[in-house]
Amino acid sequence: MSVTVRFAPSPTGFLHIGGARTALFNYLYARHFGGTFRLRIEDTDRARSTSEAVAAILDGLAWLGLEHDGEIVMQSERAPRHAEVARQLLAAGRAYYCYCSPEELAAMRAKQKAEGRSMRYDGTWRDRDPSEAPADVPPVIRLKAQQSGETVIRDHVQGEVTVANAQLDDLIILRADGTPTYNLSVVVDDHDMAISHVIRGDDHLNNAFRQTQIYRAMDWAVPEFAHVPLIHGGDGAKLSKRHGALAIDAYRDLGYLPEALRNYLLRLGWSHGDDEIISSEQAIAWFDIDAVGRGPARFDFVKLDSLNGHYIRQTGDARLAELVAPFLERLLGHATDAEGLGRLRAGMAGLKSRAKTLVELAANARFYVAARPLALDEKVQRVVAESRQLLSDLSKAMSNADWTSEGLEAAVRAFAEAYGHKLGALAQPLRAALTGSTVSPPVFEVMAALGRTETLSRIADAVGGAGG
RNA sequence: GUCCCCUUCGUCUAGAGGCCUAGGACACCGCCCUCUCACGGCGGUAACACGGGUUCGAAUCCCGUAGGGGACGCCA
Repeated sequence: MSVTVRFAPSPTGFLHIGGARTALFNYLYARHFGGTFRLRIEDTDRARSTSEAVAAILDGLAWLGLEHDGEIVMQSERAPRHAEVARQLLAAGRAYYCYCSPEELAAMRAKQKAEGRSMRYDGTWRDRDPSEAPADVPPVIRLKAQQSGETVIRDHVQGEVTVANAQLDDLIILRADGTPTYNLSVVVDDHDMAISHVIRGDDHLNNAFRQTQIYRAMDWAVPEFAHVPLIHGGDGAKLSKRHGALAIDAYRDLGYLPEALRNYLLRLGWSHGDDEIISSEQAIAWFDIDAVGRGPARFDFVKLDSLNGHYIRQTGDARLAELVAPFLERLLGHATDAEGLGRLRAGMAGLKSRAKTLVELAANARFYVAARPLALDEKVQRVVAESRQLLSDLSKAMSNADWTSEGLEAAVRAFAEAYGHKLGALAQPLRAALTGSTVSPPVFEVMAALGRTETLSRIADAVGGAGG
C-alpha cells in the first residue's frame, strides 16, 4: 500500500513547535516508506486566516528542511467540492436540513450542561418533516450519524479506541451560508488527495470518530489514523500561543540550528533505543509512527540547548561564521567587514565548543570583530592595570614569534620560564587585553586568529591605558 | 459535567513476564584534563503514582483509586 500523508495547518496563527513536530512526523513517515508528503493549508476560516501566517508556515517548514511534495492545496478553493458532497449526502438521505438557530443550540447546550448530561445536538430536525420548516431561517445541513453501535478506531499511536455512537451527534457539515465545516472539508480533501495515513495532533482524536461517520456515509475507505500527543509546557499544560508556545522562527532567532530542533523534536515522544544524536538519514531509516509514545511530553529548553551545542560543534567553521554573522550584526548594530569575518572564521574552532546557541556564540565572538580600542569593564581593567609592564615586555618578546598558535605558545612559555612566571599569570592579562574579558577561547588561538598587527595593537592599547 | 487518553529518575526516554540490584540522555554534584571558560573523559545522587489481583515470578497482564491531559462550536 502506497503511503500518502499530509500536514494540514490552519493559517490562523504562526507555525508553532507542536505543529512543527506533527509536520516532522508526517515528513519522516513519508520518506521512510518512499511515499508522498502533501501540504494543505486549511484556510476555510476566512476571517482568521492571513497570508502572513501562510508565509510564516512555509518559511518555517523550509527552514526545518521539511520539503513537501506536489502542489500546495488551499482548502478554501475547494469549498464548492465540499458543498457538492454535502448535497450528495442530502440526496442520499444521509444528511438533513436543520433549522435550529445558533441561539437555540446555545440554550440546548446550556441546559444539558446544567443537567450534567453530555452536550450534543438532540436531533430535533433529524426526522421532522421539512414542511414544518420556518420560512425565515436558513438551514444548515447535518450528517445523519449512526446512533447505535460503536465506532472503533485502530490508531497507530493510541491503539484501539472505541466510542459508543450514541456519544456522537449529528454534526453540521454545511453552514447556513453554504460554506463547509472543518470535519467535512477534511474528509473530502483527505479522500480526494488519496491520503493513506492521517498523522495529526491528538486533540483531533475525537474528530476522527465524527469523520469516520462521514467516510462511511459516503462509502469511502477510512484512512489509517495516528494521533500524536501534544507537546506540553514545563507546567504540564498543552503548549498554546498564550501558554509559551513560540513560533518556529522564534527558535531561529534564539540561535537554534534546524538540525538540532529536528533531532530534539524527534526524540520528544519517540526513541530508537538509547540513541540521542540522530541524523536526518537515520531518522528516515528508523522512524516508525507506531513507536510514538501516547503520553504528552514536556518541552525542555535545557536539553534543546545541549543538542544545539552538539550540532554547533559539528558544523564547519565557514558555515558557522555565516550563520553567526546576522547575530553579530544585531549585537553590534553594523555588518561585519571582510577582515572581521576572516578573524571570526579563524577563531571559530575555539568559539564553537563554548556556545549552545548562535546568540551565545555571537556574544563570545564579539571581540573578534569589535573595533579598537576594546571597551573594558572594571574587572578587566584591574587585570590589565596590574600587568602593564608585563604586557609590554611580553609584547616585545612575542613580536618576532612564529605567528601560529603553537609558535606563540612556545614564545610565551619561554618568556614565562625565563622570568619565573606561571603561564596563567601571563595568559590572563593577555586575555584581558585582547578580548576585553576574563573568559575566552585559549589565548594562543585568539592571537593567531587576530593576527600579529591587531594583537600587538590591542596590547599597546592596554599598556597605554586605552579602553577605560 | 460527559466522553476519550495518559502515568518509569527533575525532564526526555529504554523496557513488550524472568536478561532489572530498572539502562541511556539532559540537568545537578565530584574528580581528571587545563592559560580562563568550555569541550572531552571518569564517577555519583535520582524513578517503575497508589492499592488489589493473575503468576513459581510483574515496571511489564487485569481491576480499582488518585493525579494529569485532551475533546465536547454554523473554529480549525
